[in-house]
Amino acid sequence: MALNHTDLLADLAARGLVHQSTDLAGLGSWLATAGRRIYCGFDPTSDSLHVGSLLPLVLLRRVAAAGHEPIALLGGATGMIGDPSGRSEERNLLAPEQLAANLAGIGHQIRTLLAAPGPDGRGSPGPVHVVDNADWMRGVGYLAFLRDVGKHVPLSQMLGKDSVQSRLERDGGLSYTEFSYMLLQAWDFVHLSDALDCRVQLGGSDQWGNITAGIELGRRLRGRELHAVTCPLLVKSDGTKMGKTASGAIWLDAKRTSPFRFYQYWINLDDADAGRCLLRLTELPLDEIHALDAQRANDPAARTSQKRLAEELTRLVHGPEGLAHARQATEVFFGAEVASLDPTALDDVFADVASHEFPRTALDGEGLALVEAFERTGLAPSRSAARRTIEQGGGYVNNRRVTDPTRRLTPADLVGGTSIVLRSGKKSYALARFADRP
RNA sequence: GGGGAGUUUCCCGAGCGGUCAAAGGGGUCAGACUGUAAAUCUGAUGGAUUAUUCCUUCGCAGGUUCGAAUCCUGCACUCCCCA
Repeated sequence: MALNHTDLLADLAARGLVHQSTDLAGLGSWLATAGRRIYCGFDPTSDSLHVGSLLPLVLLRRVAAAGHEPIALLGGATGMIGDPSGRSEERNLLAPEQLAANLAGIGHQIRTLLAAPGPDGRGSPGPVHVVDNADWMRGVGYLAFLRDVGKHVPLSQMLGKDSVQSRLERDGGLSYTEFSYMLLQAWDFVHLSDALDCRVQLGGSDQWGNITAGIELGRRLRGRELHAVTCPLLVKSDGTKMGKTASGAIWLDAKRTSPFRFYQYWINLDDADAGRCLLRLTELPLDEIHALDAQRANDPAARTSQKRLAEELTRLVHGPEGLAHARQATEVFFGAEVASLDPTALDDVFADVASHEFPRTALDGEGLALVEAFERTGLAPSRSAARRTIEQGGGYVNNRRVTDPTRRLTPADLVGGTSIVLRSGKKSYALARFADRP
């Protein structure tokens, strides 16, 4: 699929990924040469990225697919400061050890994701750069920075940025430190244009102010023309952020969000959001996405869009093994019988799920009260709550509904000899394990 | 410094001596309907037991009462107005 490198802008536009940009004609002519370098920054605010960062990452993959060279910039230096953009309050400074751990974590994720094969099974077509701005900021002294960079940035311009304005209007204001953030990011852009001849910075729409600060600095300092392309923030049709759930964010790290739960997030996506996600987050060709749109309109019950979306994204983030695991777990959770599973399959499928060890003797005699098992496995916050869900028909043992709140678990309920599968409602599972020795 | 308003169960917000575990809304959790969607409807929503009942909760600490989230005193915090 020899992608034509000139397609990048058209591809982004067709997928609704361009929110604002600098002069399109100038941008287009610079991109007319293959192998151009384009960068996007990532904040090391956590040791894992979450679904919200998927969009810029996929953006960089599109850069590569279009025959250019993506640069992922890790904010090892800027992470010391904190970006005030889009924030309503002053950030807490990260501890240096935390910052180092975060950089290591997201650096690894970014490298993995940029190298992951696309839907055609092929890996990244060209070189991929991952840089850390601490590498060039570390040695820069305060006085030198003020003279070399700060001198060329008018205060009026800095004060005019939305991110600064909105914060000044608030009681908390913002500190000089955060105010200075944009200078660092501006310098990053100029530095990358020096070192790697990178002329375009990508980012979310909230980054416009920071990016244009860099463009301005590049013009004053080097007389160089730099460009910006920002993408719209990915939000759901109800206005909430993509990737946020009642139980927290959906992370890209399998240890924080298992491949199964990641897969399930996309499977459960509203119809209203499915099309936009296919377009913006997947690398499926446009005609295939249009076909999925048509299917969704004609036969929404088939949920082909959500399935495809979940497949594509789970494979991208967790690889073919992660996807296989998620699918297998899905089959069991939303299929009928649990009783036929052997112990190893059980362990594998329910690896994601909360579990609790009971002494085997708990099943002796009268057996173990189901409400207690619900509470101890964390399926219900209290016995009363467990009782309520059972009374209301939301309690299951080995996928069979139980309506008697006084039900007790006995050895007859064991699956695979050691476990009992508990379920609350449609989607919450827990495993009660019964070890031989107490 | 002076004057006023407030602090209620996850959140917002009623309650102003007993009938208050505390209205209503939101959220959350179940159920129905569906498509593991949305919308809608139903139920539940401090804990332990459920037939009853018991325990803990209305900023904090005392007090008055047979009895207080509701009255009094002190303390803490928040907001508004005047200096």
